[in-house]
Amino acid sequence: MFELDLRSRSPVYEQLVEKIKDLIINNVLQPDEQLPAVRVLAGELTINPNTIQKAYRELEHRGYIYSVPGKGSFVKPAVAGDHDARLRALENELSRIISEMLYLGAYPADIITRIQTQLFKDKGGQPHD
Amino acid sequence: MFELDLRSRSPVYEQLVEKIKDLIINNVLQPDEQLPAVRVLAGELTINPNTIQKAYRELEHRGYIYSVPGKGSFVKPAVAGDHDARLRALENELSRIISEMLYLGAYPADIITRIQTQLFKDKGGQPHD
Amino acid sequence: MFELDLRSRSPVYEQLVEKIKDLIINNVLQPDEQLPAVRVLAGELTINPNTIQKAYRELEHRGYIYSVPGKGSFVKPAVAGDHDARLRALENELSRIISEMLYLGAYPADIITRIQTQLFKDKGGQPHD
Amino acid sequence: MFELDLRSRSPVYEQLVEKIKDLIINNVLQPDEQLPAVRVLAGELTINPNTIQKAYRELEHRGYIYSVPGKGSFVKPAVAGDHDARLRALENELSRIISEMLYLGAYPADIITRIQTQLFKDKGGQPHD
DNA sequence: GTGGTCTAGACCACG
DNA sequence: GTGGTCTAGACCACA
Repeated sequence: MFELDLRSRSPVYEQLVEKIKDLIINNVLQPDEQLPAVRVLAGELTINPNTIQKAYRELEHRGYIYSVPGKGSFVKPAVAGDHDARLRALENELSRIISEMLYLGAYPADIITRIQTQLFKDKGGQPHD
Repeated sequence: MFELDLRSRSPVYEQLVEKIKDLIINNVLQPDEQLPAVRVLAGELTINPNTIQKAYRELEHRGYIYSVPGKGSFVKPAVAGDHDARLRALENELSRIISEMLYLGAYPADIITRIQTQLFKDKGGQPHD
Repeated sequence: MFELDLRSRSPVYEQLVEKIKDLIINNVLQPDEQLPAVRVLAGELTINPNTIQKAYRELEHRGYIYSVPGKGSFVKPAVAGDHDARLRALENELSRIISEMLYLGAYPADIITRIQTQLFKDKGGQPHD
Repeated sequence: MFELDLRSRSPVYEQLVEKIKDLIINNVLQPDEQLPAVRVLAGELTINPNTIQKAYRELEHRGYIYSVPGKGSFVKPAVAGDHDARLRALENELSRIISEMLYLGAYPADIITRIQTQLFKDKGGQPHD
């Protein structure tokens, strides 16, 4: 399911947060779908259950999942307007990245093309046959 | 010159790296321009010289500056093709961010507009020589 | 009758206790009125009867209802002086909440206004004896 | 400094969060004041450092403190408008509590008096001579 | 069986 | 010396 880099500078639980967030964002994990149980995922990744739980709790704090004790952890449906602060932060990141790409010699036309492609692809959704 | 947030959870040296990188990217620091001496900058920011050292070492490692022993540190001119790996990483980041913005409910048209504005602005931005 | 949030982290039985207590406090359920039978309520809410049982037991323990074996559960009429400990606890909670509201920047005048409005509204509400 | 109830239903770390929040709200802990080090507090309370850290992290998530790795944890100055959601939640709690106090026989006049007293007291601040 | 809490103890990065 | 991460392992409440 994942590939973790145990030697990375970024903590394992943080990597987990990012990986799972990506799966949610890209609709691999659907709203209200159940995430793997803490112990199960810990077993598969051969890391400590506490580390998984820390990641899940962080995802919950950030509004991407919800956990119900005794039942499991689930993907939280995105609510428009609920992540305004996060959106503003992402806009800043976007600007920073584009500045750096330009500095490193990327062509504006290429950047635009690349982005438009992605916007259309994501627009259509993935009605996974 | 800078404003550091000593309250931030991100390490001071890391903040320094980002700030200086931004100055370079935005051409505030010109190619081959000399960076402030470690001790001078440490004095101005009232932080430990070792922290500055670490930031400079990191910037050198990332290819944004070069050091001449006994003379100082200088901005490394960007060479096309020299940063391909970095560019690919940035493209990935870009994709990730756009996916997340879409997931959080941002409108594709708004994203495109925002990016085009920046591309034009940065293009025409610094006709400084 | 109720709306339970099965996604909430607070246990279902705890939500039940709060909802029923609210109905009693706001006189939707009158003194000595019979509560729905455990199995009936379980059927309506499509949850386990044991969970209803636990909620009823908790409400009895807290002095809001009484159970007659073989007949059912009933709303216990509030007796002045019977809930002194509970009242003191509520006063403490009240103080704590107001302190926090002030700390977070709420205006004292607004707080007073809000409370007076509620006191008058509730005062006129249930002239039931 | 604190009194913890290890036998309480509410988790130790949650009790810690509440106690410390109270100290901050009541200005016993001043803005930017350093909190006891994780290990120190753990020693004093004879509980595990991880439990303290969990409480500190929770307080950070809730916006009451900030932690700087390598330096310590500090009280975060309250910023108006930063806690709007929290304020709304507190208003609801307030209403709920007053409803219950009325149900249990409290006199509206007493409630108002009690609250006004607190509002004036807190207004004056405590210029800890 | 689920998430959650807590402990004991090791190790790391930062300044 | 500080906060932070991670592990191993025990125990609990909920449904």
